[in-house]
Amino acid sequence: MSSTVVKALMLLEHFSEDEPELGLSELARRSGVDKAAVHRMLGAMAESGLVEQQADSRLYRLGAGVLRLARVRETAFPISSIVQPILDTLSAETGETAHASLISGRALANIATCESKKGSRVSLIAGEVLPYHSTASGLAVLAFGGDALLKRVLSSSLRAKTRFTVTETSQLRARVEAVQQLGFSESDQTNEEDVHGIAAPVFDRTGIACGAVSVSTPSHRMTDEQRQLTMGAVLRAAYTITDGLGGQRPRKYSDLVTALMGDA
Amino acid sequence: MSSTVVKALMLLEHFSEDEPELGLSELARRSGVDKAAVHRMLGAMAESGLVEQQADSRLYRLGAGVLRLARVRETAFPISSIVQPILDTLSAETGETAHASLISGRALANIATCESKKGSRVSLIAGEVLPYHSTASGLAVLAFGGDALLKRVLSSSLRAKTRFTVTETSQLRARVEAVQQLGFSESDQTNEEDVHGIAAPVFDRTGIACGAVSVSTPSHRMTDEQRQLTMGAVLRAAYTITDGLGGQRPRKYSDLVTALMGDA
DNA sequence: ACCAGCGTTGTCAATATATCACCGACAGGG
DNA sequence: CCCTGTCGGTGATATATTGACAACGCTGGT
Repeated sequence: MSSTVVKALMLLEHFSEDEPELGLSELARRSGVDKAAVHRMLGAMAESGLVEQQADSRLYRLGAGVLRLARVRETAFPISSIVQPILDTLSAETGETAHASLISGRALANIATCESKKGSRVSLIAGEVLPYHSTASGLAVLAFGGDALLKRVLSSSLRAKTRFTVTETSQLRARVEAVQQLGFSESDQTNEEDVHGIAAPVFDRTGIACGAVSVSTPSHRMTDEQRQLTMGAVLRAAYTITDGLGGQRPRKYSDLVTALMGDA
Repeated sequence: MSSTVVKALMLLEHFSEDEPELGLSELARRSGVDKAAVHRMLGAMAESGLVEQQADSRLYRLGAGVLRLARVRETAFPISSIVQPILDTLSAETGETAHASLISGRALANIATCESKKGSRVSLIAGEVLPYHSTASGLAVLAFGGDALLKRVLSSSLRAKTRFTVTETSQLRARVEAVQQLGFSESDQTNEEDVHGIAAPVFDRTGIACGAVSVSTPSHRMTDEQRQLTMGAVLRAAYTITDGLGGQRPRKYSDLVTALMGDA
């Protein structure tokens, strides 16, 4: 529950594309951990190369070690390189921003994106963490990720990201059940203002959802026609990725979506 | 010295391209840590997405979190994408395998490679950890990485990787001083049998070496001519990368190598 | 049935940790 | 110039987390 290792690793969550370098006090404030503790944890992670400290500014940032680890993982399990071309196709088909995410601890990790070519588009922060309860991708995974995952998320606290975010356990359960009926998920402005998401689950070889593919559209641009188009494309992309990863769909899911996928 | 965080993160070192999935007992054996402790550490890292456990085989592997972190870092500081094309050129010029590495905690982390096109070539394990004392890249960084780094490494234990590895502190110091005189480093079979390395340091904007570029050649193929060619190409590549990263060479180094670089 | 190995859980003493206050340094304002 | 507010970093101590050992249930092979 409260091991120092998770506390240390939680610090890494605060580094983002927008703020890639953070000071000691800043990190302590955001994480709510004592400065001294943060200092020790950062020191430990620096020893392992997970973070590094700028010699002059004394700011901390993610270290070269994360690049190394990613290379090891990507060489052994080339997910990104499999997913990327499919996302490119998906984005081209729908004209909107597409992204894929995988289960990563207590949330989803965005691991690949393809931004829309349009001037007005949904722009994702690279490496963003996607909560289960407030994103279309999260709902898709929740619906097909097994009872253990669902129970864990339902019993956690659901933070409101916008005024549309579902924060009631019962409501979330209802939404998940709806997704289980439909075979894909849809969410409008529940994670970010003016962003509409449609997502479908990706399965591992045990038939459990391990991630999701999603298309994010500016809410005002989401017509019924676009919705129809996006839904089919997302389902097909998810289908292709599942196969590419050697995953296996549960029968009930296959039966659900084959009708919706359209001809491709 | 022995914080639990570093112990936990040390476990990650055991995952490699060759063995991307490891069991609990296996990890405990290799790290010399108790099974129960390893179990707890892995659990903690799994919560943060750094590792994930296969549902069926119960094996652990690096998780999607490392991909996310690498994306965040690479988006903010696009090192790999800057380095890769230069390595490609370097490999083409020399006909051998080129790679770049950065300081990552107590060792160097290989962050990009370009393998030789030849049938017989030096093949690097992706994401390998390179010791300072037994690799050409390590020597290059040691020579120009500042006194603090040098002192730390000299006072650590130097493990013999081959029968040619320098394990005596005094010998290592002599080799480092030689590199400081030369401006580049050379090592023959000190890290791996039949592998010859020539490396040059890459500098950050404070004028301290933060990494190295290297060309690895099969020892038997390393003639005087090839040596001359490789040396110039490596120095030029390191020069270009330093500039690309916004780094700054110390004057004494610039004076040293401008003569050696050849015309380019 | 047996054995050997696995992942996992429980216990309890020992140790590394969280918390607090403090330090010197730096920057801006009065 | 001092005063105040930061900053990053450093001890001291009570406490919670950890490490070690043993045992558990389980699986697969013999």
